[in-house]
Amino acid sequence: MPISLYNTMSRSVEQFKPISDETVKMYCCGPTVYNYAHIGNLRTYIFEDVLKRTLLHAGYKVTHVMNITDVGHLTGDGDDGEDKMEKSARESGKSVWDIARFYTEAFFKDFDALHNLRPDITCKATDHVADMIALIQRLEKGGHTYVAGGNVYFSIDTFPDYGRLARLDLNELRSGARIDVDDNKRNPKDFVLWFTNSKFGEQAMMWDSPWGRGYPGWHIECSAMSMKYLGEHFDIHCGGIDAIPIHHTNEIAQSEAATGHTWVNYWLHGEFLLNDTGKMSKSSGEFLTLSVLTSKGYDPMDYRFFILGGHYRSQLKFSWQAMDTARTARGNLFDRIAALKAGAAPAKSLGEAASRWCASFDEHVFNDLNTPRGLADLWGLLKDDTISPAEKLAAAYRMDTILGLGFESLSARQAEESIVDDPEALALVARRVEAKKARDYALADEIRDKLDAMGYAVKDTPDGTRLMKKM
RNA sequence: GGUGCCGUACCCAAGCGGUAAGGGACAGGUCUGCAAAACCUCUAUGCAUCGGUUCGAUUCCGAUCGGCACCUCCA
Repeated sequence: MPISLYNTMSRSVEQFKPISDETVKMYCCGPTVYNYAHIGNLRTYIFEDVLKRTLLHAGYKVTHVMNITDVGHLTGDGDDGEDKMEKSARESGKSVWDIARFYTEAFFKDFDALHNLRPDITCKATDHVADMIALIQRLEKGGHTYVAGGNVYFSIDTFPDYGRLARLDLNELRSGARIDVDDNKRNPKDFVLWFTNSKFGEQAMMWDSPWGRGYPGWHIECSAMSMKYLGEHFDIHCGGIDAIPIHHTNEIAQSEAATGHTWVNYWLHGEFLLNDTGKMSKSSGEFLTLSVLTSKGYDPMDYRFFILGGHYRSQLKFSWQAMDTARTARGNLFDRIAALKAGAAPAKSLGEAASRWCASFDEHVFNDLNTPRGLADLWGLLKDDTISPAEKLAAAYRMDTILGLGFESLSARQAEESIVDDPEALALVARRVEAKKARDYALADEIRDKLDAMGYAVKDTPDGTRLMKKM
């Protein structure tokens, strides 16, 4: 079954055809590790993970590369802002290297908790400065650069196709450009490849280069590292939608100017997660991380389920109500799966009905990653009375290859419930059990009310009375 | 100013030319001493408004109204 993907370059859904029949080469823009990732950032990694899993499910091998930006991109407007890593280091009193290491670990903790498959290659910008320098030299040789004010710039006028991805109108840009503080630029859209002249003095991270001691520009690392690990022409490059007009536009310019040919075939971009006030941001507003969610009693899979419920190219509005909905639905789903696991082993092969649900699932997800529709197929499968538990389980596992909710490693819901160790509550439960045995239901109900007031819920199940803390 | 997106039931959210997926919530039911949980059933003659194209439009085109994002480190 063919996979169709929306390519930002053509602004249309295209049938995916890899360069090589076997291995799909995919590069994803990774985190800048100067702070925790917020759940909006994490949405994009889930989208990329679904993309990767879909390719794997379709039978491709995938080489997935992701960068870790541990050279601070700058904070301010234009090329003269303060280095983010520097700022973070200064504020916390740690070295920039410590900061980078700390947040890289924190990032992967969240990444793993969300069941994202690790990239095959994770590459740090600071390990590849030599590759960046080599690429800049190549551009220099091709006449695409100029030095001004101590910095090396990329001249977009040497690359006629500049701005195609973002559909920028260059004439428009030139006349309507904002006030540009950098007088060194020949064209306001030119960008820095190598800095030796920082407005903010000595940086902690500096390297020697043919142009003097300094540090790389913001975009060059992705070009240098992706080409190093995936070659000069590869299949997929993805990231957040905000990367289109500047970051990816500049990456394309410098990469294709260097090689003289097409760099990437498919450009995929994930939409933003919004909150009440608009987009989530590290620099303003509420800073929601995965650990904030888990501290409020949500499972990382609640968040993944929530994200899977919206299409990756649509803005999705975060709310606590939406998280509650996701938690309930995911809980119901896990209960069904757990019940199936308790009663049957997954079937070796699928019958017609189960196969039909799987085919429908594949069709929907292969069509530009329509996970909301895929989830509907999963529910349809689970509610289909004509299918045996063993087949349901096998089919659900198949779907989970893409959904990544972790059905195979899941245990029953009881295990997730917090264990009550309050002696007073436990004593009350014991008294209630006695009261029930004596058919004194008035007392039993009274005790239930009392426990309720204490924040506990009592459930009588076939296996006995259970007590749990209310959320 | 430029680029792009959205407005579908109480809420979230698919569908994008052939007569409205799914989840949550609500309600009813089965079960239960009662509850809870679970399971079953039900919930839009309708897809912002007004025109147009079409045998047929939620889906295409135009206008209007109302939201939003990106263009600045940002997923």
